[in-house]
Parts: sequence; structure tokens; C-alpha cells
Amino acid sequence: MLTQPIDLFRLLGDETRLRCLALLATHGELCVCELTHVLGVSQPKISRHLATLRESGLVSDRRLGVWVYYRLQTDMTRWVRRILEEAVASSRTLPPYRHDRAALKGIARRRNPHGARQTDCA
Amino acid sequence: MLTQPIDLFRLLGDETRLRCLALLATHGELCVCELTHVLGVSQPKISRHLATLRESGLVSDRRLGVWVYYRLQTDMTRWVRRILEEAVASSRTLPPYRHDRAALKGIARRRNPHGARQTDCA
DNA sequence: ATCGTATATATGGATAGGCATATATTACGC
DNA sequence: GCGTAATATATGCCTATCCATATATACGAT
Repeated sequence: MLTQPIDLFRLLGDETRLRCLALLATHGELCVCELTHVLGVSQPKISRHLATLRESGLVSDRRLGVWVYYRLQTDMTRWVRRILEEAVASSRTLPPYRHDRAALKGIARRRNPHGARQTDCA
Repeated sequence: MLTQPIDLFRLLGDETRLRCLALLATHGELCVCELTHVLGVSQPKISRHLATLRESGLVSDRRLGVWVYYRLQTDMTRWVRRILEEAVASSRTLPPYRHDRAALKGIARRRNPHGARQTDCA
């Protein structure tokens, strides 16, 4: 998983994935429904891209009750980490990513760390 | 040209382009026929990808007689340069790129800096 | 049963590559 | 000089393939 730089570039060459990674880089952990609402795209679309990122080892997931939380993988090869950091940093001020961060702050962050009952997500 | 990181990643997500960039990073200037021979791909294919890179501002070209020499653009945005450098560095030891550098050393480098007569290329 | 998430399938769109050809510059002959 | 040929590069056109997306469905937990 991710031995060739070109594979990383192909992963980063999709806006939905890049927006997810940018949000996960600033906030530690986000569930699928939060990303769905913030990015304003369909849930299957988000889920599919997160699966791609997970299979490539860029993110990891953990399930807490109904929610599945994704976060950036902590241990990455150095060049992967460097390129990813540069990708996030250079995107920070640009329209879609900048707006996403603002949108994330806007919505009610419903964290559910202990499996408490939750009717609605985000 | 190249204001969005995602556009750079899409450019770097093609192996032919990445191999060209890697060679141009180590050697200063290469003509189309040299790249064609070293990479072992068709001339139109190389020419097309070089045009893409030129239109994106990653490389520049100058014509010397019949030959057209391509080189990395000197002035790039900082984040572009950083990602490109990391891309080249992380590719250096991998099979295709490593082999390309060896192949380039193997062929007779025919430089034609002053328009001297030249019958065959590479 | 309901909500959150994942996946299977089908489809549309982008794009890389091959082939042929066009353009450009130089070499050679007269 | 002129014309032709040869080489280097670029470009149109076509096809195949990959990939993102939508839709529908299945799974899993409460």
C-alpha cells in the first residue's frame, strides 16, 4: 500500500479526497456524516473515497456505535507525510478548503465518544 | 496555470510525465528524442505530455535548430517546487526512474548547443 | 424498525495512447 | 538561388480504459 509516489499523487488528484484529508488534518477525527454535511456531497460518495484512503493506508477508522470515525494515519513513510503536509498547507487558503473548515465550525459537532444514544448526525 | 494543488497532483499522477520530470530534474535539459529513446515510448506520446507540462508552467522549451529542448521551469511557486522536489526525491530509487537515469547515461548524449550539423538524434 | 455506513452495479466523462498526418528546420542536389 | 528529401516535433482523430458518481441495496447497531 502506497509504495510508489505516483499512487499517492493519483489519490491526491481527486477533490473530494483532498477536501477530506484537509479536514482530517486540521480536526483530528471526523465521522462520515460530518464530512457528508460539511462537503455537501452524498454519503456513498464520501464513504467510497474514505475506503480508498483507508485501503491506501492514509487514514484509519474506528467504529463507535453507529458512527465510524476517520482520522489520518499516524505512522506514514516520511515522503508520504511530507507531500501530504504540503498538500494540506498549500490548499489552506483556497476557496473550497477554506470554506470547508468554516462550515465544519458552523455545524454542531456531535461527538459520541461513549456510545451515547444519538438520533441525528451533524 | 497551476494555481490549485489538485491540478499539480493530477499532473504528477501520470507515469510518463513523472519520468520526464525526474529526468529533467537530474539533467538540466533534454530534447524530445532523447526522452523518447530513454523512456522507450513513442514520440507523439512524449511530445503530448511535454506540451501538457509546458502549458501548466512546469517546464519550458527552447528550440535549437531541429531539436526542442525541455527543462524545468526555474521560477515556480514555492509549494509547487517543494512538492515537485519531494516527488523526484522519493522516486529516485524506484525501478522505473532509477533505470531511466541509467539509460540516459548509456546513450550517446548529442548536445547541439550552437546549431552544428547533426544527422541523427540520440 | 430506524439510522448510519458500506458495497454492488451501471453509467458517463475524462484521459491516455496509437496511428496518421501536419509543420518546421536542415541537408543535399542541381 | 530553387526544389526535394530527410529528420524532429507537434497535432487531429479515434479508441479503449480507467475512474468518479448515482442509484439501489445490504449490513450493522441501537
